[in-house]
Amino acid sequence: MVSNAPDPNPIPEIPEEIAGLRMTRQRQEIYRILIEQRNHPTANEVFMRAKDRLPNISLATVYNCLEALVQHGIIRQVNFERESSRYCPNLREHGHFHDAATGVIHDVDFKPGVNLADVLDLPPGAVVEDIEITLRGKIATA
Amino acid sequence: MVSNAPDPNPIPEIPEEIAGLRMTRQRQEIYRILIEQRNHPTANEVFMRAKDRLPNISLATVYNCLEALVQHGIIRQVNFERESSRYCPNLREHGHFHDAATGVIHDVDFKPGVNLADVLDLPPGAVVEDIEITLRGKIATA
DNA sequence: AATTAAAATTAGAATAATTCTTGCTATCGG
DNA sequence: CCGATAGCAAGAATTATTCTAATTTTAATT
Repeated sequence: MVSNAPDPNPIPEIPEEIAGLRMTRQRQEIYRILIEQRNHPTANEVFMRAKDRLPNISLATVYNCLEALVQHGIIRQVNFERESSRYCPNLREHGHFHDAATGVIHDVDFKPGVNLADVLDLPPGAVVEDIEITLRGKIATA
Repeated sequence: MVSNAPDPNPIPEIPEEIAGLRMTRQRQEIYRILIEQRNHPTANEVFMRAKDRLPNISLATVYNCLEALVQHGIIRQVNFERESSRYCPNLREHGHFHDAATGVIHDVDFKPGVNLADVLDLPPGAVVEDIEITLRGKIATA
């Protein structure tokens, strides 16, 4: 049975241009792949999915597109240790919890009202431009 | 003029064994290098410094030793984006602030009494085993 | 002190993610 | 339409790291 409830994760129309970046066919598809399935894929995983719709796309192009999207603040690049980079269309400021047992990566929001400077003993004068918070652990199955 | 104040960062004697890890000559030197100059060197930087005292040491050994020290909880491995790993003998739970202008990496402590769960909206049941907090920015020169 | 087994080290080859280079193609402004 | 620019594809190159195989060191034991 198919629900007719609205899709909780609707995929918006992707405009011709985002944040000054020309959205070519390849960039559109790659962006679409990221918002369609938000499981933090690697470049290679994106490449494999992209080939369904763009059989001639090259891995270099996937890297180029991902980089362009990152540079324009349209997606974020996420790193765990020295593993392959992963990509995330969630632009809220957030961290990542990596479940070591399943490999699943969960987005982790900040609790409302939390301010970094309240929590961290930053060096005097520090102006933070970017934060990366990554947690590793497991999910206790009650 | 040479100060005769006590060294603010004295280098302790390095025992034969730490945390069950046999401290071979190479491991000792590598550990000493890290505590002597706490500027978060890469494996290759450690390698270059190590050659002063151990001219025959190989880069593979540096990697092996660093890994052994990390595995035994004697030092920590720190990653920024996809740059080379860096190594840090500070075992307090802390983050890192990377000054983009100078390249200097500052250790960043948590303010006392801060609890992760108060700050982050962790997935239910999450048991955090490891945290990595890295900040990038600059230091405002008043 | 010799003997043996295990662990550590070395040098260099191998790997893997990413970036670079080059030539081609598409797009945009005039 | 035309030239300029940006983007793309394919594969080579790069680089940090890991692996392999051979040798050396260490520790334990005789």
